[in-house]
Amino acid sequence: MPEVDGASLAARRGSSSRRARRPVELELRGELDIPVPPPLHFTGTVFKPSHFPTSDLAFDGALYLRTLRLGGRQLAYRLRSCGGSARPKVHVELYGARPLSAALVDAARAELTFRFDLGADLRDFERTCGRDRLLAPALERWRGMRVSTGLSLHEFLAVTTVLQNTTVRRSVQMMEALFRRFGSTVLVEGRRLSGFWDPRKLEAAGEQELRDLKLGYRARILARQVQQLARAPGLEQELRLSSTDELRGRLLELYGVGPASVGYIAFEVFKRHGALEHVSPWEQQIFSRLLFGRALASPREILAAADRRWGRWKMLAAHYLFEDLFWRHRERPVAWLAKRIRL
DNA sequence: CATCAGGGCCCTG
DNA sequence: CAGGGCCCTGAT
Repeated sequence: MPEVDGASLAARRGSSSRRARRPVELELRGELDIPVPPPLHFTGTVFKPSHFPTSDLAFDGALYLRTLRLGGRQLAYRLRSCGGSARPKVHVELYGARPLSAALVDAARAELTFRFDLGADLRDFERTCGRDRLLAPALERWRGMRVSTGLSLHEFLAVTTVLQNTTVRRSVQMMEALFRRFGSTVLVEGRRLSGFWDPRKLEAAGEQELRDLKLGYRARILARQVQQLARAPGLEQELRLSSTDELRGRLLELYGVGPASVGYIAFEVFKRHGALEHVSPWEQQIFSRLLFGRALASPREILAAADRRWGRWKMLAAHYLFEDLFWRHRERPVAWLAKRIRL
């Protein structure tokens, strides 16, 4: 079987793509262990079936491999679970084209610890929510699951932007078009993965070039966001230390970020475990089924119920329900869900 | 073939 | 604070 994928096709066509791209081979350059307060559910933490699939990540149950842009370098990493249930650890293998400085390895450790919420102590969550009848089965199956994203704020904003007002299928197309045009391709352990772009490249391109990728009105959003972020270096680090109110306010200042995106970003990027203030229509349908067993409850009802049941952990609790549902769906399709999330 | 809604947000009135 | 418009695509 001849291998046909985006990158090799582009390379073969040569002149028809803007830049023939040969994948850069990355090699193992460093390893580290991150201790995690127990419990840890490794698979539930690293892989989220509710997220749409993109080519910066490979996951097949045994292998978790993804790219990482850090310190101006294009890296990749593989995660494994180790250390047993009493003293869980995440083992990280770091890949790069060239050797890594000790400082870069330290930076990677700090980033991965934060991005996968590996410092979180979940005992209070279990105390608060463990008795909830609705949540208990999901909590039992996924005990130790954390909220996570492998993406930086900047990268995650691209995702929330391509998610807007469209179907998941098209979101995937837009994301891959961005990778092809602005990203890089790396080869790690025989796998071909996309790397995120240098924001300056996107900034230099401007709105029209983004429109050519069929991003529609989202082209303006990405173009303006990248400018705003360029003017605020260090914003992501700063916001990690901000109050959630401050965080919300600052995120809303970004062009194209509204209440729905703020919710996803506050929870997934900044690990605010209680960040559930907004229920979008597709989530409303799912919550209605899960919480009330009927087709449609009002967002107010849903938010009130979540607050009453789960308090300051309400978004993490909702996350357990959603991921549990999507995992079950992945294994054996759930008919009513399939109708709502079809590609 | 035409029409329309899809995992929002901005802007106007 | 409600609602029209926005880009594009696949489903109908």
